[in-house]
Amino acid sequence: MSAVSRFAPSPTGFLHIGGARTALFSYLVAKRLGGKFLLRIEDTDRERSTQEAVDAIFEGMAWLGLKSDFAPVYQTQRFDRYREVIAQMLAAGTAYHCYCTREELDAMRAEQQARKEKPRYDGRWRPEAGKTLPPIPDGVPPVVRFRNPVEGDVILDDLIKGPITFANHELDDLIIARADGVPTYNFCVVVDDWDMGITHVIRGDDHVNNTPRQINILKALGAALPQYAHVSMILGADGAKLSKRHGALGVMEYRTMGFMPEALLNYLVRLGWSHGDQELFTRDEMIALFDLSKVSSSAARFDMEKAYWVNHQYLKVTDPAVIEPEFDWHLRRLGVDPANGPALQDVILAQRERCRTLAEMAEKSLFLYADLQGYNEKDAAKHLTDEGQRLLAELRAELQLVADWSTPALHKAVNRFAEVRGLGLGKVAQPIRVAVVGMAVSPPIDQTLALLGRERTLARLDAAVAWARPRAQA
RNA sequence: GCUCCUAUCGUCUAGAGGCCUAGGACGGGGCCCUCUCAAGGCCUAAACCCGGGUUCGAAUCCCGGUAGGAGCGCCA
Repeated sequence: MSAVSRFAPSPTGFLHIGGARTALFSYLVAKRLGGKFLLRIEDTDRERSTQEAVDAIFEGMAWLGLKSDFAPVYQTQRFDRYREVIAQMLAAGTAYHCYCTREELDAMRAEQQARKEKPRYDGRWRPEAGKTLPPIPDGVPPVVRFRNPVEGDVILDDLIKGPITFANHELDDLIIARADGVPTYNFCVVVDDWDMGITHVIRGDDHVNNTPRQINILKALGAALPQYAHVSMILGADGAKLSKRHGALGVMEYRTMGFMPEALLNYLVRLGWSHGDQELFTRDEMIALFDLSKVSSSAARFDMEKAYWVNHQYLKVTDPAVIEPEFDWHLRRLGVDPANGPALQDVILAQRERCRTLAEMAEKSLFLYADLQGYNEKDAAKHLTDEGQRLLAELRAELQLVADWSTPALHKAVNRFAEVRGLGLGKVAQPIRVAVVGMAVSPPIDQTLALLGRERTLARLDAAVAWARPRAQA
């Protein structure tokens, strides 16, 4: 039987970082085994599910490149199938009607909690040999409950956490269909996983306690059990649980911050999983090496600094052609036209060493695509001095003579200029930088000028001289 | 309260009883290189939650604490 894994989010919000990691792990497991990966939308909660959330999840998955091998499955489109299985279970006696009202159930829970017991259904409508059930009340639509075994244990042999034993007597008879006939989560999951031939259920470890019930339902149905792997959650940098209220960000926000999707994936895969001392993995390496048994079962914190580092490693070595579309996206986001300046790949090559994110790269490259918005005050005060201004004026005259506006030619010109005057390169490069970039930070000065182009460079030198001269005289 | 899970540098982790004087990476500190910012190179500080066992030997196995977390819905 070939491997099939799934990612099954409920569409109540964007795809967050924890979900992305779970999706990635599922994806890797399937691919590693040469199997299929699929996406299932768990939207049986009509109240909270939204189309916007569904779209946001698709968008996030697409950006990350986690492609589903089949069309996505929506649970709300499978109600007929769920009803069919429920009818079978009712007929087989593995499920039964319960006429308790919500009020009765609330009272039951309250009493149990008062007695410091674990709140659970007491089985008053559960049919037993020789037991007389209460009279069926009028006007109470029944729910359907699963008849959970009372004896024995359920052993969940978790691929990450190892064997976990649950006593059946700890489990109560959960509701599998509401009074209005809509099936509940724990039931839908089971039927779906069964129908879709899911061999690997990989999900957040908040589902561990649901698993024994799901296993019991699967057994009652005579279905084969999938293998389970429960992934621990991701905590915020402060060790607190991530929530919308507290630092939980959608995957697309990481795009805005300037992450490459592959880099985010690489950071995420190392959060909990390791392969010796290796930190960087291509997607193919992840697929070849990923192993659930090497995934840590304890929660991990999200460390932005390390994520940035990983991203930087990617920016430094990835083919500029691959980076280009993302870089383009960031430049446009800052309101500039990427056509109004040097070729993007050349800029990437010049900037990648000094930028941890694409957002940073775009910002630092703005001067190549748009007019300067004034000079950095401190840098101008330091470098656009009387002396600096004179230097710039002289240099401008010499640069005008440079016929071949290339990095090597400019390198020669600027170096000779400094040499002739007996100045260190820094004495010359810094004023130029401030003049053409607006501040004292940029790629090497020859590259910077080459990228900027002859016309813009000369114009900016003129502008800087004009800006500095009256101040020097004053 | 009950059930289940977890516990190595600040962070992510290596570690499957002797290879551990506990390794790597991020981040921190220092030095070198240098036209700026980076990048790079070298060096450095920094951890086995506590207590009992088992064993010739325990970060590793067992038990008990402690501390975190998850679940206990006609939510998913």
